Amino acid sequence: MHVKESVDGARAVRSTPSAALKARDEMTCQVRDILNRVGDKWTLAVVNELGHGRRRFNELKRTVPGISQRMLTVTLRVLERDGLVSRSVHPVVPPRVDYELTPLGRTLLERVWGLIDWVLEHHDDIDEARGRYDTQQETPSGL
Amino acid sequence: MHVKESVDGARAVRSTPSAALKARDEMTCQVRDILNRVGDKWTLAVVNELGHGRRRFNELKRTVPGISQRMLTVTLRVLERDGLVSRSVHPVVPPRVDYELTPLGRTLLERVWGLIDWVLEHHDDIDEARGRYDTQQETPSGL
DNA sequence: CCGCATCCCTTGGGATACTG
DNA sequence: CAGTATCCCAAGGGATGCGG
Repeated sequence: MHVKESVDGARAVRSTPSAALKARDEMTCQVRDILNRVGDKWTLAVVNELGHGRRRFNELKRTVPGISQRMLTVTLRVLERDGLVSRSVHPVVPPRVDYELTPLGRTLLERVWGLIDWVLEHHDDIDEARGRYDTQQETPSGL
Repeated sequence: MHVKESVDGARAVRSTPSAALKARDEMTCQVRDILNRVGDKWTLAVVNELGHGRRRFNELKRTVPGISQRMLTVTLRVLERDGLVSRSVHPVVPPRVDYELTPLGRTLLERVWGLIDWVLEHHDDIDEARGRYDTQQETPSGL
């Protein structure tokens, strides 16, 4: 109920060509806030890995190869704070902590996969474009 | 033709529960590369603004409020290099340069809007989650 | 095993001044 | 108008060591 207006607003803007357009700009701040969450160096990889199922801390540390312990902790904390990941502590002798996507986190995963698909579809195009741009730049006229 | 395998691969991974799962991890590097492009501080706002139509440099500078001249230039260069934005120079007395989303850029815009919609749908949930988390943290047991 | 704290280096990005 | 170049600071993020 509380989100409904926002959603309708979004769809409205998308179809309205004039007035409410700058509403998108207003949103962009909120969106950037979330995008910075999603788009930072590790969130995507962690969310993606957790998309495979429940994982322990060191399991994640292993399956998300390049990540440092610190950044894994930080990333998980943020995700937990945002309600995208749930953390369950088992007070056993060697401490055991499981992380899992929440339902909210899984809806995000869908969108993440949408972006991933886009990247996979168009990564070649981007690579080509970069190649073209770079070769063009290194020969401006007749160097 | 050259992208087809990648796309099929993506869909395959999404439905396959075991072997090719780590392929996602491999992709994640490429994806992060693009996500860093999309997820940086200004790309989203600029792409979104260009989604409204062709824009001049200072037009963008005005309509993307907080952006500095430097970052607008940088962002546009990257987008141009990646083939997401086209740049047309009109060699007139006061120089005029127009920027516009390429078809490729517009396909990205669709995904960006997908994420924006997700954020608008769930931003309240995230805010609530943060509130809950923060109040929980400042009273661990009985401080 | 989990994860917090510290140190420190690298990068992002703002402000400003200058060119075509 | 549309940039480019320089400077400089603040945030991101890796390495390491300590504590529960």
